[in-house]
Parts: sequence; C-alpha cells; structure tokens
Amino acid sequence: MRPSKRDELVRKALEIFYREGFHATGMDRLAAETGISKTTMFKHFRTKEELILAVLRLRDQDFRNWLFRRMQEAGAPRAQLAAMFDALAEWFASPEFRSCMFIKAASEYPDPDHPIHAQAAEHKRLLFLQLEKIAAAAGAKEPAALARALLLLKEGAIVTAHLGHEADPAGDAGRVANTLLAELQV
Amino acid sequence: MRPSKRDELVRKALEIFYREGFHATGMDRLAAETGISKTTMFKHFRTKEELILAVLRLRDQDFRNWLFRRMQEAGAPRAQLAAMFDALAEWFASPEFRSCMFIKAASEYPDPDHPIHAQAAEHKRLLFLQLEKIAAAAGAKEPAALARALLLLKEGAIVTAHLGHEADPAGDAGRVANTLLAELQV
DNA sequence: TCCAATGTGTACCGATCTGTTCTCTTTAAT
DNA sequence: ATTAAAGAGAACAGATCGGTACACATTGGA
Repeated sequence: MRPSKRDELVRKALEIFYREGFHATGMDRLAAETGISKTTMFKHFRTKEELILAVLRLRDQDFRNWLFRRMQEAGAPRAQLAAMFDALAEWFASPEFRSCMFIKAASEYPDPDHPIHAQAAEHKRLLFLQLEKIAAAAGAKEPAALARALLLLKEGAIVTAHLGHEADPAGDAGRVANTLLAELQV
Repeated sequence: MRPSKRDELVRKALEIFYREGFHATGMDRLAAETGISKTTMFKHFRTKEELILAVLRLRDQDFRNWLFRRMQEAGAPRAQLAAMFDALAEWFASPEFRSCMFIKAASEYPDPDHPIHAQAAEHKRLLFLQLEKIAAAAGAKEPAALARALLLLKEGAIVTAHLGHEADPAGDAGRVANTLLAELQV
C-alpha cells in the first residue's frame, strides 16, 4: 500500500471538513474537491466515519505538535504556560481559523459514546496531560488544577473567537491566566 | 393563525435538534417524532433554516431567562456573578445536557456570515451585555473586562463538560471566577 | 517482461434529503 | 349551521447521501 494517496486524502479531507463541517461534506464532494476518486477513498477507508477518525488523529498530532512547540520557544515552564495564549492569538488571527475541530466534531456527534466524540475527548485529555506536566515543572502547588483552569480559558477563548464579537479573546484569556500564574505558584 | 401548533413544533424541534444535531435531523424524522405533519411544518416555516432560526430564538430566551433568574436568586450583584457557575453545575449534571446549542449551531454552520451562525453570535452578545450590567452593579473597575473573563470561563466550562473527562468543570471555573471577583473589585 | 497492487472513471444502488402537491378532515369563530 | 383556516396523510419531485460494481489505466518491483 503506497501511503501517499491515503495521506493526501486525509490531509485534504481535514481542510474541507474543518472548513465546511462533517455532515455538510459528502463523499462525492470530497472526491471532487480532492481529485481522488471515490473508489480509492473507499479502498482506504471502509466508511466515512473511519475517514473522519483518521482526520481527527492527524489533527490531534498536528495541533499538539504546533501548540507545544510554540510554547517551548518561550523558555521556562511558567513562560510556556503564558505563551499558550500568544499562540492562540496567532491562530485566531489566521483567516482559516474556524474554531476547534474537536469541539466541532463533538457538536456534530453529540452522543458521548460515539467513536468520533470519544476520539475528540481523547484529544482534550492528551492536551491536559501535557499541560499538567508543564504546570508541575513550573512549580505549581496543584498542577492538575492549574492545567484545568488554563484549559478552561483556552476552550472559552476558542469558542469566543469563533462565535463572539470580542476583539481579543486570546488576550483576555491570557490576562486571566497571568493572574492565576501569579497566585497559584511559588 | 393559531400559534399553538407552531410553538409546539418549535419546542419539540428544539429538543430534537439539541439532542441529535441540525444536519443529522431531517424534516421527515422531525415530522415523525413531533407528530406534526410536514405540510404544517412547511406552512409555518418556508425552509428548514427558518425553523432553525426560530428554534435558536426560543433557546436564547429560555436560556437567558433561566440563567439570570438563577443568578438573581443569589442576591447581591457580586454573589449573582458567582452564582452563574452554580447554575452551570446544575445544568451539566442534568442528563439532557449536551453542550451549548449556540456553540453547536456555530459548529455546524461555520461560516460567520451564515444567518444561523450570526444568530448564535447574537445570543453570546446579549449574554455579555447582561453580564456587563451586573458586573458594573457589583462595582467592578472594568465591568466589560470582567464580563468577558467570566464568559470565557463559562464557555470553557460548557465545552469541557461536554467533551472532557473532567469531574467538575463548573466548579473549576467558579473557583477561578472567585479569584477574579476578589481582585478586580473594590 | 510480467505481475500484482493501486488508482481512475462511471454507472449504479437504495435510502434519505428538502420541499411540493394533492385530497380529505378537523376546528374555531361568526 | 356555515365557513374559512389549519392540519393530516401520503405520494411525489429532483437532488444528494454513503457505498458498491466493473472495466480499464498506471505504476513499481522481481
């Protein structure tokens, strides 16, 4: 199995699903827009659901790699935590930004037992684990609590950036985060 | 025009759309589950989109009425702000909870220019205005900034309650909110 | 060179999508 | 009691849905 076409499909499907939504994007349209034949699509993935799961796996890796790389550039653990909101601000400012793919996936597949919903939840769990580590390295008294608080602000900022009229949700979230970092920490 | 059937339709459609999603719910299935004939549905609403817009208007009123009534029961303005997160905790604990209808609507209609997306955004704006008033009444130095921060926490808690594995997102958000209320205020 | 995997193009399947059209029945107010 | 609006029921339209079948082209390695 040459993986090139498969990867190409997943990557292009990611863009289209992210831009248009899961239910709103049919397999025919996917084939037309990617230039990959339906035959091939269904040879690599038995169902649309399997393709979506592969898309979410790719997005999970891409997003976490991107975010934590950006954070690492900030240097010390505490600065890394604050830098998360700078990274978010960049993301929100990009014209392609259309909220978080996993929030959208959970919205379209609201049943928590659905595999797509579960996979989206797994992404959030992995985010939490990485953030908790950094919070511990930053010397937080309660790393898990700090990580949860920062993630609340992150999710809120994403939703608000997509849905609200606010000028700078990432900045707002970052300011709240900074007061938390000043308090919860040695 | 007797409004009873129309209202009944909107109310039942609200439940089903909220539970199953917008694209995932067809008009035929809506007719079957509500017991209201398709003829009647399309007499009251020319398109599915118009029905969804009516559903969102109803949800906006219901939700804001419910939330701010709960908050008012807490008494003083500052206590009202803190009480928002108690109300959220109740909401999250109810078995019907499936995230925020407006976040879901924006997820399924990602284009900000789409009427459904715009209507969802309007709900968030109205929430902000009401919260800003209470923040001002509570004596906040920057009522708008406080309202934005509290809403970030609220949206984050909603998303996390729906998507995450966390035990008590409303409690987490409430604790962060309390530190903000202690700081930003006289 | 030949083989087998991979891919394309196209037609097709039954189901479902939004929305319409028709006839018939119920209902409420004059 | 009459009338006009409102609703039910069911068939239908054209498009699209996820997914399949089949014949043919391209490719890479032995």
